[in-house]
Parts: sequence; C-alpha cells; structure tokens
Amino acid sequence: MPRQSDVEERLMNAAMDLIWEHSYGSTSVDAICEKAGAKKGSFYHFFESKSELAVKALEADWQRKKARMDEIFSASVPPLDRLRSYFKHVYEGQTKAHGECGAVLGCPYCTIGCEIGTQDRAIGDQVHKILDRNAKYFESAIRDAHAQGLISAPDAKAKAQMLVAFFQGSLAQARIENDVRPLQRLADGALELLGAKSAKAAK
Amino acid sequence: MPRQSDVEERLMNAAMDLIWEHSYGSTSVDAICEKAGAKKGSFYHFFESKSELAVKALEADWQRKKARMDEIFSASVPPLDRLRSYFKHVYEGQTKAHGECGAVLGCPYCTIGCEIGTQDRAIGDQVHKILDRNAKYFESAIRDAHAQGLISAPDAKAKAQMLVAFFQGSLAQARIENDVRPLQRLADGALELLGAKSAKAAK
DNA sequence: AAGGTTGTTGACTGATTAGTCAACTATAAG
DNA sequence: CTTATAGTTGACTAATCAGTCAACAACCTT
Repeated sequence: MPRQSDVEERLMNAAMDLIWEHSYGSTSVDAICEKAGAKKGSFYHFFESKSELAVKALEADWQRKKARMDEIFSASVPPLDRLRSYFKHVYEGQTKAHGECGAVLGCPYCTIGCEIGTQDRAIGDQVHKILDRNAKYFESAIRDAHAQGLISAPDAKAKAQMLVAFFQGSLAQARIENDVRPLQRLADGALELLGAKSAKAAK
Repeated sequence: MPRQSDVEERLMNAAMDLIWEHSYGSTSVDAICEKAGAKKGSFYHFFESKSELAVKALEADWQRKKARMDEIFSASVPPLDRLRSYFKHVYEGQTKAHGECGAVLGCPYCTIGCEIGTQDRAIGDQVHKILDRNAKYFESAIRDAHAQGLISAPDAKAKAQMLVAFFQGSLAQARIENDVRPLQRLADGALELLGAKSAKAAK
C-alpha cells in the first residue's frame, strides 16, 4: 500500500472549524483546502462533494468528542452530577472558543442542521443522528436520577428531549448574542427544569 | 410625488420566505427578485445590499406578527393562558407551513441568527433585538402569573430567558427533524418548566 | 403641457463558486 | 528494481454570485 497521508483528516478538521465559526454556506471548498494546506484535487480525491465532506466531518467530530462524553456520563458518577459536569464542560469549551476566535459559536450540529437540514437531507440526517446520540446520555442520567428518587421523571425520554431543547436553545441564544452568559446558568436551569430537589442548595 | 410601488414590500416578503425555507447563504438576490417578480435593478434601487434587505425584511416580518402577539398576550387574558395560546398558535403556524412547503421550518429569526450572526453584525443585532422583544411578552406573562400565585418565579426575566431557550430549542429540533412533534408538547413543557401547579390538570 | 422625481429595465462586470481532469509523484509490496 | 496503487498537482470549466449603470418610463405637481 503506497503513500499514507493525513490530508483527509486535516480537511475534515478545517471544514468543521470554518463551518462552525462561519456557516456551511459561506465556507468554500477553496477556503477549506487552504486552511488544511491541501489542493482542490486532493479534496475531491477523498470526498465526492462538499456535502459528503460535511457528513463525514460531522461524524469524525462526534467520534472525537465521544470519549469525553463517556467519561462525563460514567455510570459511576451520581446522575445529576453527570449533567452538572457536562454543562460545566460545555460552558468552559464555549468560553475557550470565544477567547480564541472572538465569538461564541454555540453548537455546531444544531447550527449546521438548522441552516441546511431542509436542503440537504444527508447532512440533516447526520445532524439528527448525532443529536439523538447526545440525548441518550441525558436520558440515561435522567432515568438513573429518577430511580434514585432525586427527581420525578417517569418519562425519561420526554424529559431528555425537553432538556435537549433547553440546552440547544441556550447555545443558540449564546451564539446569537455572542455572549456566554446564557450558558452560565445552564446547569442550574437544567436542574430546575428537572425539578431536582436541591437545585439551589447544591453548590 | 410620482409612481408608488409595492415592489419593496414584495421583495422583503419573497426574501423572508426563501431565507426561512432554505437559508440566507443559499438564497440569491436573483432568486429573491424572481420570486418577487422584480428585476435586479429594482432590488438595488430599494436596498443597498443583500444584508440590508435582510435586516429590513426581518423588521417588517416582526411588525407583521406584532399585532397578533399583542392580542395573544393581552393583559386581559390569564397569564398562563397567554402562553398556552401562544404555543398553540406557533404549533398551528408550523403545521400549516409544513403542509404548504413540505418542511418544518422552525423560527426564522433563530435560524438566520445562528447562520450569520457571527459574520454580519447588522443582521445579528437585528435578530437579537427581535428575540428580545419576543422574550418581553414571556416575561410579563410570567411576572403576572407569579403575582397571581400561579407559579413561583421571583426572577421573571431569568425564567423568561429559560423559556425562550426551551422554546427556540424546540423549534430548532423540529426543523432539524422535520417533524412537528417537538412542538406538540410546547405548552405542557413550558408550564412544567415554570412549575405551574396544574400543568397536567389544565386541559 | 412641462419638468422633476420615483421607479424600472436588462445588459453588464469581475469575482467566486463547486467540481473536473490528465499528468505527475511517492511509496510499499513483489 | 519494477510496478501497481494511493495520493498530489494546478490549470481548467461553466455556472452563479452580488452589485453596477445608463437609459428609460410613469406619475404628481405646478
């Protein structure tokens, strides 16, 4: 097997960065190639279209984050602490990105999904799939919290969807306002939404 | 004063329709002109750029909706009923749009804001302003509900922001999944989030 | 009916877009 | 060392993009 290269990975990373910071529509293949230090011919050697790149880049991005998710949502951690520490992690990540690029960027999946979900089914489905995976972590934490009597959530799936909506809405708000403040109260708001007994008491 | 025309209005309406259904980036000035039955020269007679059109179209869109908002959020209506009937109104509007164009389109403000808020400050600020106006309706309904002892919300503004996040998140979810289901439980979810005493009891 | 203002037209520009392609090069297996 | 394969290159389309412009038409005021 001849020459091995990391151009494919560099292209996906560059694409995620640019699309997240700007948007899918305003990110050109040329710009992605330039940022990745690759030529257009290489781009189309690895991907058959910009759309296909987006789908694969989204998947790769999720896979990169998955390990961290598994750690944060470890079953060995008390369920509400999982949520607390996840929201803290998100807040810190957003704050860091803000420092680096001067803008609060919100959730890349939701932003891309809203932008082109109605036009490009492949990308829309990919985003949907990833958000579902994310919701599963919420769902099992909620189910565990219910089982332990920490909250009352007989329908864990429905509660998880509500929590995802609140979470994604907060991220969208933060992106639009270019302000991390809506994300500061993410954990408290989530616990309040779940009706956690000691929402305010818990430090 | 010579010839009066409705081309300006037609252009703004066409722009909102196309941008809402597709996206800002994938909506060309040519497409807007075609849908409005106008020529490009006319476009640039009324608007100095695509960005300026977007700002004005957003404002005009909000002004069109404002009367309905004032009616729904009338102080003569019990506060929680205002929210209930608003969410019902949104659900019906989304269902209707779905029937007409085959896709659940979510909130145009949020979608546009997420897409280009980081790139075009004028559009981002306009979206921010409109979403703030929307939140004000929630806020006063929540404050009234608190005053009447229907809910406990000492900080009405914070609660309203949470509600906006949940609301916008649900709309984003619906757009991404192309499914109105996340919007069916909007009213119930909102009342649950607000800790309304008779969230489930109320029909 | 004259003149000035407002609105309309379509052809135009130059930049940018996604995507193509044939020739080229590096490499690892035989 | 040979050769098939994987990866690289840059020049190339053809379409589309936002925006320009000078000439033209309709209308109100006077």
